[in-house]
Amino acid sequence: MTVIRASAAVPAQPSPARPPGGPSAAGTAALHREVNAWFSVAARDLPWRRPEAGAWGVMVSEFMLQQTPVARVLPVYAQWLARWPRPADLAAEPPGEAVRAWGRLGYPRRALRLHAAAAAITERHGGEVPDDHEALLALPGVGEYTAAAVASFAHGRRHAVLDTNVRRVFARVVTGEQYPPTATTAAERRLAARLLPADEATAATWAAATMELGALVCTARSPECGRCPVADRCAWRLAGFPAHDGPPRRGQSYAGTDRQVRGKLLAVLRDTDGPVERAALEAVWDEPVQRERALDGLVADGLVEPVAQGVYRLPMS
DNA sequence: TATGCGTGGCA
DNA sequence: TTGCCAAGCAT
Repeated sequence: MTVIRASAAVPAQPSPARPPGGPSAAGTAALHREVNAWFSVAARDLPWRRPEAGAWGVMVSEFMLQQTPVARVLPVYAQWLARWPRPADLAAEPPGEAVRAWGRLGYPRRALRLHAAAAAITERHGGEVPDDHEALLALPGVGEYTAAAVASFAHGRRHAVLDTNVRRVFARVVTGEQYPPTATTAAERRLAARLLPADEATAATWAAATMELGALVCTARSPECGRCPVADRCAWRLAGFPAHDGPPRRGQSYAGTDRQVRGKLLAVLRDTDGPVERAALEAVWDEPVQRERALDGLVADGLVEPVAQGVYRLPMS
């Protein structure tokens, strides 16, 4: 009896070989062309995309856009750049001023980190935002995504920019799933690297274009495939839009959490010019144990500075 | 790797 | 009304 080996039953590998599920080299090139062409006519005119924004403007926008919608960032961004047009301008002021100017964007530790990043840029890079991915990554508040985004958008460098929009677009168009995994996987990074155009300028446009496609068309809740430049090759659509089958995507609760208490406490500090008495802080939350824990957390994070017994302020140093 | 960290709009 | 979602980072 003859045993047919599996390898004998399959046709010769196409050249070059590729992982299963992804487009061919020709398909990838078409993908680049179609998405980038769409971007050239559909891209929003956002202030940080204009030439006058510069690398600092791009960096400020990236900090503000971490987990925060564009519409809420726009006014704060404009005020920020008008007040602090260069990193050294921000670094020259107390960190508390950054926290105050951050307003209600949320996650105010980002303001602190942006201030610290401005100081590091001023000290270590002569006041110029670095164009090198590694140097960017070493800055406070700059992770893998932000480093790649600044290098790509501000300096035209070739990097895979893998944010939540891009991950969703790739999950649908290439992998055929409604949503990407909860946390970024090695497989996603490999895919992003493989899809990255070889040419630097094309890669930079591709990074912005795939993000924009996810933000405007291939949205989380209601994708508009009729407006999608690659709908005809989308694996998820071709598979009949199979629903997400993994564990439910847990949204973070907010009401009653320490996070909410921290927000209320910091709002008092932000909206007060100068030091604040304990009594003013105690007024925003009745439960004393949680209130104290939240306040201690803010102090530990450097968002609040005790100045005397029972007196607090935004950080001066 | 899972969790904590703000805020507000929308379905 | 409640839950989901919005260009993540640090630990």
